[in-house]
Amino acid sequence: MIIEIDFSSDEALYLQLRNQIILGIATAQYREGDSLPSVRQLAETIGINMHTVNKAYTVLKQEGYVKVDRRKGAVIALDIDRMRALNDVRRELQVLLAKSSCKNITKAEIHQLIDEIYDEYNNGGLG
Amino acid sequence: MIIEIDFSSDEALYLQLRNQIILGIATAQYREGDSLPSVRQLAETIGINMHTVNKAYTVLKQEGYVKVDRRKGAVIALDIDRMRALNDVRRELQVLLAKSSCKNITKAEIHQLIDEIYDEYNNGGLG
DNA sequence: ATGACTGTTATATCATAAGTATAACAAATT
DNA sequence: AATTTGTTATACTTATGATATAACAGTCAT
Repeated sequence: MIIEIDFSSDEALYLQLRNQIILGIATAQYREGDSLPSVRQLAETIGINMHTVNKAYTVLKQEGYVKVDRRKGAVIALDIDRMRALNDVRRELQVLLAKSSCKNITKAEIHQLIDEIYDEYNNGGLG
Repeated sequence: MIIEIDFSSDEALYLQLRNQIILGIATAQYREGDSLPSVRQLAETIGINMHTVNKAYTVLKQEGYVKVDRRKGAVIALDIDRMRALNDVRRELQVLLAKSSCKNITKAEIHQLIDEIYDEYNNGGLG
């Protein structure tokens, strides 16, 4: 999977990494049981420090996207804490919708935007 | 308007403040032309430093939610950069939907969640 | 068993950001 | 004249992000 890091972004490297991997899982570029690259390997590929990758993996583990196997490294393994996830999404959406509303983006446009994003990734994932 | 700060949150104080004010605007608790409390006054009310409030106001100004008037302080004044706003929302939604998908939250449930949030604030704002 | 590979842990260092604390300034209000 | 406004400057502490070496304990192939 191709991971793109924006070094000029204000978003932390390890969070960019985490988000890209979550996106990769959602679009089925990574599937349950797949191994992620080793921390050292991915760090070298991207050109960042090993610990930064390790931090991304640690966060992914804590948030229930991967489990760590001594043999296979970080392995995609989804832990579905549905209530927690729904609460998180709700809180994020609340702020997002407020911002949108202030910028005259309508509810209908949000719905449409969501459908568009789902359509974009439409062979493989996000569903 | 009641502003609630969570001092145990990992989210920066000035960002919590910013989000709450945006929420306040979206729900019409603040309306175009209204003045926000002065930085000193709000800081004292909440029990934080003046500069932290000032930072929140500065960000709100940069993001196009308020303008600053020497006489009236920070005044709600929405600058609609629609293209920019749409891009921002799209990028945020992309990650949010990926997370949701990984947690088995369906597209239909997202749509429903959005309608619920809009309904919650349904006399006064978010529309 | 040796060597190469995993994640993990421990220090250390540097840069930046967050938050606080005083203080002062110019513009406007009363 | 006194007060209040946002703004700016400086200084300090703390936390976080990122890097750099280094070592450790499992795992695996040869």
